[in-house]
Amino acid sequence: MIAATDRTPLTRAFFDRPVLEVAPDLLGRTLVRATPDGPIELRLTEVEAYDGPNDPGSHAYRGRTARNGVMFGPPGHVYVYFTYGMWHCMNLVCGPGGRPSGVLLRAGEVTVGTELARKRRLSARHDRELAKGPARLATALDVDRSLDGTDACGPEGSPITVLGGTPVPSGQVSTGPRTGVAGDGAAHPWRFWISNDPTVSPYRAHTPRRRST
DNA sequence: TTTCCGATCAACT
DNA sequence: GTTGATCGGAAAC
Repeated sequence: MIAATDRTPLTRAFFDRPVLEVAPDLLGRTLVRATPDGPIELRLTEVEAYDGPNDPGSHAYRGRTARNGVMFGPPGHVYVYFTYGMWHCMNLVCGPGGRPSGVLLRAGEVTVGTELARKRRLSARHDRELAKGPARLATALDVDRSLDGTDACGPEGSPITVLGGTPVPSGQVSTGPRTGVAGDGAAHPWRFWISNDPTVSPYRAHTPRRRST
């Protein structure tokens, strides 16, 4: 049987928990992006946890900077960063108690506003590739640094909101090493995805870039 | 002030 | 499986 979709925004308390609890609990939730042309909605299918002070892979590991300041603020807000000179990636800040941790949104299934997402993702050959990967997800939803710090706890109609959606039973959640994280940070199985979901991005181990001679 | 390289994607072979 | 694109944060000098 299929559980009903909950359209109540997730509360601040939802995010004010250890990131390893929040991350798998975000799978199956509904992310709503209000654009000037209309809403785009996404069912979250893949996420990664980043646990600030303990985690060499986290942007917050070396302390607060102008870029990562939002991670040190209240939970339930959006942290957006720019990477590889051309892409944006989107995180949801978690708690508890101001601990600078966050969940990277890696992939999702576009359920509403598919046409709007396609316009921003012209190279996608299938709809399941619209948000298959963190930078693709941000591109499809028209997310950039101007949304850094946005409150994602509603009300609906705000630029970004996360609704209750349809939580995924733990039996349908897979875990594994994080993608593209170097060194000790790769050891933890802090990547979570919905088992056998076609919108989950392929795993790639971290590959050091070769120096030009 | 300079250098290095990244929580990536897409287009190649 | 490999490589180029292209910018900015932060460590190294």
